[in-house]
Amino acid sequence: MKNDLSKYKKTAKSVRKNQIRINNERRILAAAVKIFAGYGYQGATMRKIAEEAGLPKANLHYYFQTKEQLYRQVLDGIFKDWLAAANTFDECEEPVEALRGYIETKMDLSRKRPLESRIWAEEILRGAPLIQDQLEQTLAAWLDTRVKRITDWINKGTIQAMNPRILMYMIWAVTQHFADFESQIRALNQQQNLSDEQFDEAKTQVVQTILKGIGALD
Amino acid sequence: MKNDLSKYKKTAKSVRKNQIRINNERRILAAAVKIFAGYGYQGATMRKIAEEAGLPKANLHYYFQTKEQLYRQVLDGIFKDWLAAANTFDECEEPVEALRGYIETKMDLSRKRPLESRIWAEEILRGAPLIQDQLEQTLAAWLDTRVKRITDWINKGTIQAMNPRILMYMIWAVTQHFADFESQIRALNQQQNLSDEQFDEAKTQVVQTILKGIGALD
DNA sequence: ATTAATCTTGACCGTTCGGTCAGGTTTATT
DNA sequence: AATAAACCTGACCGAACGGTCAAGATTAAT
Repeated sequence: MKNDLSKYKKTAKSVRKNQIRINNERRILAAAVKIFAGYGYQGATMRKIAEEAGLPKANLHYYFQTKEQLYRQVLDGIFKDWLAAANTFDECEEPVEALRGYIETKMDLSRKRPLESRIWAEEILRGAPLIQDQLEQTLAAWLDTRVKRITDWINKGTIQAMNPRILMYMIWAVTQHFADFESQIRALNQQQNLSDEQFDEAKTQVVQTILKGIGALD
Repeated sequence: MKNDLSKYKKTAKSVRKNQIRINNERRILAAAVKIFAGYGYQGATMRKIAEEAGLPKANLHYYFQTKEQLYRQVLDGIFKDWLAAANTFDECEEPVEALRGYIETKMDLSRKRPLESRIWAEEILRGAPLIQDQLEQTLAAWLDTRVKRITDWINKGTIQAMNPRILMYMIWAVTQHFADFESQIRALNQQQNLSDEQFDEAKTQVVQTILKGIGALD
């Protein structure tokens, strides 16, 4: 059996053995992120990923049986980051801090990991064929708890009445736009990617506009 | 020559002759929009488009020499709609009316023609390989004139100081999100697409949030 | 030192892709 | 009625795709 899991028994020796596997899987996943982001699922080929990783194509199939399985693992990693970005949202009591923290974290994620954002976007664009379950289960539950928090703020009168789901959609839309539509923004910015200063300005303006837009700021 | 343009001489007879071509090109383009939106450029195949159009594959190549040429014509049509949506923006004097009209028009476009929005989004996502020139020329010029109008409003004190470009990015992001991320929104809405009532609510809230966010409303 | 498990890889396979083409059919022109 | 132009299409092509495999190389276990 090629991918027998019994090797994960925790002995000092198997840990060292696994190092080869861990290392190569990481290399392949990193290459896969680049290629999937640049060409899309269908446009990406195992040959291109192999070249990017500096490994023969057959070696990819030794660690990941199929292209779809490799793609799934890439998506799983992205989904985890996605959810982890909510920490600041949960840690703060007040709407201004909570929302500002969440929006800034999502903006930073777009800046630092645009490739992952684009892979996610393409998957949704294609109708989310592989992650529909995760969206309907995990993400729906995640959203529900945040909707409740926002509803509490509304009931307390801290922010104005609104549909909290639509607020979240707006936040997602705007923050991810800076990663997903980077090439459009570049074309409209003298063929230059946003500088750090420009991006900071965008971050500030996005936070200000949304917070003010929902009546949390003056 | 298969696609000789001399046949476009305007005689009563050539008009009737052209009817076949006009009709078939329309059918093929409509099928292409569906398939490109559903599978992406690479995932779409001439065979699928031919099936959707109810024509043999070879017939597609009679009207459109290559897959890329067919795709380009689809993109051209989208780009024109994109720009035409700006009419309301230009017709109104005051920022509230102008921006409300533009946002609502873009939202309606997302609602009525989500497929086109998704094709556009995927093209940008992939780095805009085929429309970079249009972005840098036409769209950049389009944006510049709108930026000037917004700057005028700012100078007059009608709306607060801000970067007009970032405002436009936010509007594009939010309005197109409802088309591009439709499958995600559906998964978070009990597996149901937004009803007309829900979409109207979203439209109203988006307008309110942005206009209030830039200090154009109280 | 030997054996067993894991890792590596060039060559290969069936399938599907975009695109071509010859020859037939339909429509327009005279 | 005859000719020409436009349209239609089944059969075909080379290239590239995801995936397989046998046989060798390396590493771990005894």
